[in-house]
Amino acid sequence: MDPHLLRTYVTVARLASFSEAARELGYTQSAVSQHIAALEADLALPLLTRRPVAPTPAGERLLEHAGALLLRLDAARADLDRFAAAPRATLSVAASPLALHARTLAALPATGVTLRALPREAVPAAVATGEADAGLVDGIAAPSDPLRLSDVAPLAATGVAEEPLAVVLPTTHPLAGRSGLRLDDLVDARWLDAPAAGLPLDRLRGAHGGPAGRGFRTALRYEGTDTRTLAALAAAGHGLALLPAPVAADVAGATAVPLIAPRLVHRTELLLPTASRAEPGGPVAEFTRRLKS
Amino acid sequence: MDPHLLRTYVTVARLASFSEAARELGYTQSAVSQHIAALEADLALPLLTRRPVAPTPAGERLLEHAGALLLRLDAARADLDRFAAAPRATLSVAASPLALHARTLAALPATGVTLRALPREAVPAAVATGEADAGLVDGIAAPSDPLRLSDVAPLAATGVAEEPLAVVLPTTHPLAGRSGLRLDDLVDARWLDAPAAGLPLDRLRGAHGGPAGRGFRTALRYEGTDTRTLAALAAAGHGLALLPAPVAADVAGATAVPLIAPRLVHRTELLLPTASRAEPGGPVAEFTRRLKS
DNA sequence: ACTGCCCATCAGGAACGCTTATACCGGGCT
DNA sequence: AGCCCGGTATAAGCGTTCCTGATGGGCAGT
Repeated sequence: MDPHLLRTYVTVARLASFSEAARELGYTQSAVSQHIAALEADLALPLLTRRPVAPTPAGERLLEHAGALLLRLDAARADLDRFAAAPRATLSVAASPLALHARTLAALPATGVTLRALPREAVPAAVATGEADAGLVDGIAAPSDPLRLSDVAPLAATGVAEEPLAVVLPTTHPLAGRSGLRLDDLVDARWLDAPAAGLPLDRLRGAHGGPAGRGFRTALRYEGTDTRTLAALAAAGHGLALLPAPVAADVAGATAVPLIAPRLVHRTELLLPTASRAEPGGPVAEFTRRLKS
Repeated sequence: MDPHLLRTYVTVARLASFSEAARELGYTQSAVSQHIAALEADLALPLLTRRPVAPTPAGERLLEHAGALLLRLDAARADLDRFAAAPRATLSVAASPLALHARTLAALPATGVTLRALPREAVPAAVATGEADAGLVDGIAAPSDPLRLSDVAPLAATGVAEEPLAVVLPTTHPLAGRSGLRLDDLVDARWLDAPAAGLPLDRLRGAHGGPAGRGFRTALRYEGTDTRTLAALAAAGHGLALLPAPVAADVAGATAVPLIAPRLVHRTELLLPTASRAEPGGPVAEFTRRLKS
């Protein structure tokens, strides 16, 4: 299970073609064919069907492993490279959309910043692989509890902000007049499923009083990243949305009601590679200092 | 960063000797020397000091990465091997000591079981690498919240038991008469630090009302795995111990007082490799069924 | 049936990686 | 000081691996 073989395997699986993968990787088609054959021989399992080229069940599993493995390999290399790297004057920050709010934006240096918005789960990977110097992730957690982040590599996470959560309801909704909502009040509600723009609902699962396995019924799935659109959808009655209270309060044509039970908050964390012995006075150290003060 | 190179690197670092590592790996000393040289050239960093052989700071970091990487590689191979493997009649279970209680022990099949007690953090690795067919881990969590496990590989975790927590105090302790204790009552107390026999205290950190960074003051560190000894130490006044209530209640010469705030429980989870399409009627499926019923 | 596309296979040459042999370096002994 | 000894680095040689280029075979569309 040579990483090179894994790399060609994931490329072939992604492109669904040996020849395409060969072009992308700078190999000949023959080499790619041999790579796959070597992997299949090593594991004594068929990994891909040919014509059409698609992963077998075993191949699907290998894809998961290979992805994580290659990511971790990149992370290791990036981490070690930082040891030798010269101090940089610019700062590159990867952030999930809702991690960008007044508190974190105010801490960004005035110049030399590259800000990249990424889906929530891609932020740790970006920091680990060195694509970003620092990361900002948000999520739902119990008060003063750390977020559950996928540990692609050893990253240092520190909390930088916590805000209440609020449910966005159409003003005409029967519960819109409440001063606070319990999740139990909403077990029958339809939710908006917007992993990129909103908050991941599944974190709530099992945390409320009901049976742990109980999922959330979703009315509409929104795959964009725009919170304004999400709020508009909620206002239009396409489903309920869960947002940080400050964000939810700004929504026109809808009412934001704080979530009071279970006791959960919207939390933002700063992610740094543990190897970043952020040189004093450098942009990373400065950013960190301003976030913590 | 070939895994072979990483493997020899960690071996050299562990044995603090090129020659010893060569013997253990079945290479010549020359090959080992070349492996290390290749790694150092690739990363353009010195990884080891010679005479004595010890990792440099960069080398220390590489050790962390390499360990995780090799573990994940083993996990991947084991996972894929399970696809082709023939159904087995025996069941091998890896468990952390406190995960073994009436509820879980009752679910074990009558025959053909190998039970291996491991430190808490080694259980996921054992299941992932196929050393065990299933794992039982325990830990502290909020009620009906999953445990925070290191994700060496995709494992399926399901809760199988939750019990209250109790603090073990000497009968003469001023707080021994209480019917329940809050963690805040105990901020000044001395604790027993027994990661193998007891529960990891650091999970409590930040969860109680006080400042999040605040640690626990420990009086004595016990590195054994025997709960009875831990309890005896607590009874003898060497420090407080935190244990699952049913276990704590059995301690002679000491008093167990339930922990009522923060609301945390002792939770036990079953760990299965996601690839185990546990064939119906097989020992793994049987064990799972009896645990869930 | 023919043709185009794509994957598998084969043979040859370059590159890699291991071993054997030897040089080098530092510490301890006489 | 000189010598030996344990241990690492370097050099040369050789077997294996791995990639390329060429060729064969299967499937689909024309």
